[in-house]
Amino acid sequence: MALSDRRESILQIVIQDYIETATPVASRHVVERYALPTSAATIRHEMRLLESEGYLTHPHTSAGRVPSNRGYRHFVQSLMGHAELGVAEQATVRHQFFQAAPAVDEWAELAANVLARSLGLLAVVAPPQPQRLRVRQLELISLNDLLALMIVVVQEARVIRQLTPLPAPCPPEQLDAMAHRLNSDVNGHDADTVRTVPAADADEQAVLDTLARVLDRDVERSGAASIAGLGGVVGQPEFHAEPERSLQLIDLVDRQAITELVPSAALEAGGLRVLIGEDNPSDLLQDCSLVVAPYGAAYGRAGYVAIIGPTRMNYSRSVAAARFHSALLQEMMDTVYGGAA
Amino acid sequence: MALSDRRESILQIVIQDYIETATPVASRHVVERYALPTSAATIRHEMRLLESEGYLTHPHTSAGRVPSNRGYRHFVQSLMGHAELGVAEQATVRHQFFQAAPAVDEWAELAANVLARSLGLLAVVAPPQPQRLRVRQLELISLNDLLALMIVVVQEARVIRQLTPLPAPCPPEQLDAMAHRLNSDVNGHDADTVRTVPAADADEQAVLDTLARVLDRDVERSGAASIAGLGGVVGQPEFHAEPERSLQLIDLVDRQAITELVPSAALEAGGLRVLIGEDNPSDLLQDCSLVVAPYGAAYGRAGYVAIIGPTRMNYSRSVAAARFHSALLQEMMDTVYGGAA
DNA sequence: AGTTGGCACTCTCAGAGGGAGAGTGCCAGC
DNA sequence: GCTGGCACTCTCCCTCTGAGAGTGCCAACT
Repeated sequence: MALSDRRESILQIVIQDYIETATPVASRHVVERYALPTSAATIRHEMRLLESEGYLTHPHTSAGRVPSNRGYRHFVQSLMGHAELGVAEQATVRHQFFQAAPAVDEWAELAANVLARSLGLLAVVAPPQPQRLRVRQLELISLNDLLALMIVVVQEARVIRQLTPLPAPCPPEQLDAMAHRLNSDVNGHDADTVRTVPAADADEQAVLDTLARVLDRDVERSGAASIAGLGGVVGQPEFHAEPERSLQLIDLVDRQAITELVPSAALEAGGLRVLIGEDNPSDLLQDCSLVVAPYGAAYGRAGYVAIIGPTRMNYSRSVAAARFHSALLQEMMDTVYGGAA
Repeated sequence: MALSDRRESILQIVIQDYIETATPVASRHVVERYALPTSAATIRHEMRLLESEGYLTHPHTSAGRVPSNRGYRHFVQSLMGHAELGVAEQATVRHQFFQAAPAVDEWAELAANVLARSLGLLAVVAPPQPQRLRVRQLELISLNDLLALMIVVVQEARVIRQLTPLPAPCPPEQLDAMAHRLNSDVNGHDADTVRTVPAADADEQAVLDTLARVLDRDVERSGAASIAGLGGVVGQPEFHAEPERSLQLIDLVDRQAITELVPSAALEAGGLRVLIGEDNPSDLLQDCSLVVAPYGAAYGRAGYVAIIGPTRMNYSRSVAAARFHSALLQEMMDTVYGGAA
């Protein structure tokens, strides 16, 4: 059912006002603040209709209107338009990334921090996960005759450190020689191929086993997603009223479990998605909204930029920011790894 | 002023009871629960004296007694005794570490998680910081002719990834050759010495510059401290009542700023320390307590295990757990790096 | 038709009042 | 020095009340 123009703009006003003030918006408030050429009674009438169509709700009889999830959805799809980050803000963010660019490990963290700060919401940034890891360089550091620290540099520009016990005593020089020997055998290979490399002795076998295991395990791990903005989001008024909700969210972040709440469905779709309230597969986010923007799908399982906040979040800004950051990260990866992965 | 035996044991009972129940403890409650051979009136009398000496306080006239910070201090110093973790718990923790041991990067995180879970408090675990980093292996990965990914393995068993722009175009084979050449020049050297290595061309100079800078910067960074248990600590009753306090703490954790609140003085002393309330140099922890146990001082600036919670924390368990974990981490580092650093 | 002012109605919110309950402080007696 | 008893104080919770905010609806107007 299509809404009349006036009704649409009233809906838009109510939603924007509510997003800003976090208090139910009254008919009189609307006419006065937005200088509408109609009377409060008319607005009331329209609001009533909007409510009967499910776009607005009523906390109680004598309160103003509050958008329903359906209302938010309509807002995001039809009313909000295509928001972009302001030019000045884009420049600031680009500058920050430009300065941090050399430190590859810090990209995701920086993005999460910048997003969290500028939106006052929870930001989760997960780098893309390579489907398989191929060895580029194997380094063995002798800790003692029976223990070595293995450092594996993989082609996917990641580094892994892992202890390896050595069944037979192996002095440092011998270990160096082994590393040198193995390097040519494992170079460019993934876990499966490493398993087929023949070992000269028990120590080599142990090293190869550990290497294969490590390559597998590291692909498994969902990788270090960065989370920021918990302080901002629990400071939002919706959490003030219900401390248990804050606690749930805090616990989720504390245990790093939110990363699992970003539905993989959203990533496979490929584009930016907004999940409002019940759209969210997880029970724990039933009255939150989630904005997800995937990136870097060319480099394995896609990474993403996610914004999590109350359903009353500023969708326009959140979507613009998520889109900008995902594009920026994509761009940085392309510059650095140049689609060569 | 020394306390009579009876008064001491009453103080001890009040503190332990309050730690457990988080409610002011009444005279009658004490006699009944602990089956004392005296009447409530006598206990009241003693409590009054304990209060006049500053060990207890009174939220209001008709409430039971609550320990003051001075009371807690006395408890920690004289009453608590030397607590150890239970044998079963020690075994469990050791087992967890045994399984995780090969993954060097995860030690601190594991310790923080285990501590947080078992105490229900905030745990911060920071690895020791080497005073200087010496190159062990330099790896250059060509991303394109003008950009390389530098991977530095340092003797202090750490790995750094960093982008390096190349002023003059440099194809992959040439870059490999350069890495090979430079390796013998920089091996075993720290930032200062790296700066004195002569460069063959502009690209080498750029690489050396970046290398030196990176060695310096990484020593600077306080290193990745692991934080866990935020959910548990803000769930404590003292935070329920005052949401602003929770927010402050959440923000501190969110911005990773708590790591700066562990006073370096506590680390230099060398042993385990307990800071109660005002003992804490930071304003933000005025009504929290902090248990710090340093470790790994042999490997640079000491790392530490810290427990943060309300002053009403279980000092006995916290101290035992912090002591055990710091000793365990020390032991693991010694096994692995064998005092060779 | 759509719009408007008016008015009754409903519900929240903040503050006041009051009774129950919990503990202490003190005193007189043992 | 210990104890029972009792008055006193303070919190907590419940209820009540009045003010205020908004709506819903109706009758009148354009």
